[in-house]
This record gives sequence, structure tokens and C-alpha cells, in this order.
Amino acid sequence: MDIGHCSYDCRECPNCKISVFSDLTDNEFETLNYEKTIVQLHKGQVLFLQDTKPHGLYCVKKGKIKVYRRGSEGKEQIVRLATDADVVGYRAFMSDENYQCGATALEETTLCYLPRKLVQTMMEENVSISKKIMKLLTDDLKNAEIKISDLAQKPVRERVAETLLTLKKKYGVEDDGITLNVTLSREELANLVGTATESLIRILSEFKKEGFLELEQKKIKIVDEAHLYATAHLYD
Amino acid sequence: MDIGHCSYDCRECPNCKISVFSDLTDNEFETLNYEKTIVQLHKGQVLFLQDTKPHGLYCVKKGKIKVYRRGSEGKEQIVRLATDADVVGYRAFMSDENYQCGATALEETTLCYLPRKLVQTMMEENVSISKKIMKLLTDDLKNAEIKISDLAQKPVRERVAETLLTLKKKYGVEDDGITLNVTLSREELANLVGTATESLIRILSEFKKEGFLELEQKKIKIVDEAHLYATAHLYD
DNA sequence: TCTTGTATATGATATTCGTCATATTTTAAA
DNA sequence: TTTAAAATATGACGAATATCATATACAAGA
Repeated sequence: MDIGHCSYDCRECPNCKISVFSDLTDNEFETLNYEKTIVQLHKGQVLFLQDTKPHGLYCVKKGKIKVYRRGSEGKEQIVRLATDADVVGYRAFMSDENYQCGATALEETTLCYLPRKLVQTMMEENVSISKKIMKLLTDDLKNAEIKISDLAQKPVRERVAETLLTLKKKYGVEDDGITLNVTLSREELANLVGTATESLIRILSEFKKEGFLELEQKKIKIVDEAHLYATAHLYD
Repeated sequence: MDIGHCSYDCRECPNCKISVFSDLTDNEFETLNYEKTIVQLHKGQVLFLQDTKPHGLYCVKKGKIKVYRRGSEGKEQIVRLATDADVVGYRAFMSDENYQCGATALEETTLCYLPRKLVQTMMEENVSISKKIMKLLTDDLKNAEIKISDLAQKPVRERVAETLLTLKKKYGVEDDGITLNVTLSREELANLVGTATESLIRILSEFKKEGFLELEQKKIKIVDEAHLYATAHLYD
């Protein structure tokens, strides 16, 4: 995990218009530039560990992060995914508790680390930040509640279909228009769906046989989105 | 659902010290008194329905509320429980979306309804309210994330044990020190655990045979909490 | 390139859990 | 009270899914 100081101006960051920090004054941007730290993660590197204490929060500049919770048998359940402009690690930070989830890079990822004091100052001075963080929280809570009822009510096959569609929505597709723009191992995909790796693999094979997907190593191509939607029992 | 205007002073409310509205000025209390509406619900009455539009938020004065999400097959998954001083219906309200969960009274319940405009004004004038609502959100998100990993990883038996302990923590016990101070049908309990009603009943019977519980109609007595903890694989 | 380890895949089997059927108890209504 | 309806309980069964075993493919390092 490489850490460096202030190598670029936050106003240049393509995320500054859409992220939590979109409505800052010039003065606030100066402080941000000075106080923030760049964190560089390679694929598989850990950003923070479950049950450790947060000291600030992370804003994804570019890359992909998985946020997961490890159960008593060591199996990890992915509870959220993050990408450019998303904020990571703010749940625990906000409630001043230990992280209840860990976070790891899914690919080469650059983040900005904002130390506690900076965030607190900014939140006090600029109401828009609190509002945006609240919006993050309500969105995450919404998704979490949907995930709860899905886990309790939908069979694995439906959840796999739904997860693939969620991935497409979250990370988009490559230039060909069908290849999911994210690389997850089968195990990670299973941990996202909430099932055993073998079950996930079997259902991917089914979907392939049924012509919904094409599989090339870790690359997943969604060739029949409509049928996936139907299988997921989703209508949006 | 009985609705009435301002029949008491919020400063008299036993919850005003611990709820979201604990740090109000006298002026703000005056407005609150004037603008709020009392809502009285009998057991089983609906507070709001899934997929409808929120116009304000509710604060539980006294009683118990279940918040649930109905899946495509009509089965409801309880995602949260509320009691005195809890705020209900704020997730959708805050993000200005339709309710994605419904809410129903589990027993005779009195709530205060605060219309949108009032809440907005108060949040702008008094930062402590936003902060407290943010605290609610982070707590709910935390619990939701735990529920997600439990649903994905723990077998039904463990989840039943955990749910019973959660109920004890949330609603406490009667004067005898062991009877859960909440009345849920077996079906509701199953919808909270995320399992079939028959499975829930079977496991309650098991727990009874094993001497963890006593069952008298809907009353559940936890007589061996330590063993329940052990079965739940919880250590807090 | 070869080798070794790891990820993916697939079959066989076991287990958990949900569903259906039915009995029993409780509650509510007549 | 008597009766009907609903909730609870229990057994039998089947479906869904996890686990285990093993094969194959892939990737990383020697």
C-alpha cells in the first residue's frame, strides 16, 4: 500500500463534480489538497481490516473495491462494491466504531485518504457534505435492505441473475457492449451472491447453456439481458 | 388509524431526552408542538405501505412497529423493528423516494407524525438533528450488513437463536426477567429470521426440549441465555 | 518449457430446509 | 357454551443447495 502526499489538485480530479466533495469553496479545496493523502493499492491488497479502528475515510479516485464481512467460519460475504467517486469506510468512521467490514482492491486502485480531523472540519463548515454523506447512507441502506429480502426469499439462481445485472449497472461493460467491466473470481462472485462457489459455477454454466451468457475465463459477457432480468424477477 | 393534533407538549414526552429531537431550543419545541400530529395505531394496523410516497416521518412515542419488505411471492421479510423513541420511515423520506418497506404496529402504538416541511426546517436550523439522523442511518446500516452476512452464512438454527437474543436486547423482558417483552406470531418470527414458519416452529420446539426456552402460547421465555448465545455463535 | 499450485468445472452424495398434509390447540364469533 | 376459523405443531417427503471428490484448465514461477 503506497502512500504519498498531495501529488495533484483535487479540482482536476474527474470525480470532484460527482463525489461527496462537489460543492467545495476554493479555500476548502486548498485544505483538501494539502491534507489528503494518496493511497495506491494493487489488486488483492487490503485497504482496511474488519475489527480495526478507522482514522479517516477513503474516496476512490480510480479503481474497484470490495467491502466484505467475514463470518465465524472465515467465509467472506461481500456487502458492497465501490468504484470511482465512491466513498469507502465511512460507516464505521461516522459512528466512531471499529470497521465491521474489511475492504480490498479488486484491481489497481487509487484512493484519497482524508484524516478524521479534516472531514470533521469540512462537515462543520460545509453542510452539503453532510447531506451528500447522508445520501450515501440512505442509498446503501436501501440496497442492504433489498439484499436482505433477496437473501431470505429468492433462490440462488435468481440471485445470481440479479447479481450479474447489478454488476453491469455498477461497473458497466467494455467496448464490445456486453463484457462486464469487472474481474471477479468465481469465489468472489459466490461471496457476493451469498452461496457456495460450486453452486455459483454450476449456475453460470446453466446460464451459458441457456444462452444468457458467454464465459471466457473470468470475463463474463451478458448476451441476453432480457432473459437474465426475467430469471432475476426484476422489473426495473 | 386515529389522527389528532397536538394534545401534549413534546417536552413532557419521556423520549424527548433520548430521541432525535433531544437538543431543541424552546422555540423549536413550540413549532414541533404546533406542527406535529399524533397517530394512534391498533395492533396490526398499517402505518405506511411499501411503494407509496412518504410525506414526513414518524417518531414512536410508545409501542412497537415492524418494518418489512414484501417479495414477489408476497412473503414479507422483516428488516427492522422499532420501539419508543425510534424514528420510522426516514430512509425513504431522506432520499425522497417511495417507501421500499411497509410498516405495521405490533401492538397498540402511539406515534408523532412530522410533516416534511417541518423536518426540513428543523434540520436546517439545528445541526444536531442531522447528526442524530445520521447516527440512526449508520446504526441501521450496520445492523443490515450484519443481517446480510448472517443470512448468507448462518444456518436457520443459529439465526433463530440470534433473533431471540436480538429481541431481548431490543424489547427487553417482563418483570419475571425471562419473558420476552414482545408478542410476535410464529409467522412474524419466521419472517424476521428469514425462514419458513414451520422451520421456525420446529426449532423453537427443539430449543424448548433442550431447555433453552419455555413457550406459553406467544410468550417466549429465555431460560438459558448462555446456551442460546453459544448456538448463535455470538460473543458479545 | 516444464512443473507445480491454484482456479474452475462437474459428478456424486449428504444435508438442510421448505412444502404439503394433517393433527392439535387456541382464539374469536355466533 | 358451541362452533368455526385461525394459529400452532408435527410428520413425511421432496427440492434446493452445500459438501466432498476428482478432473481439467489455467497461471506463475523455476
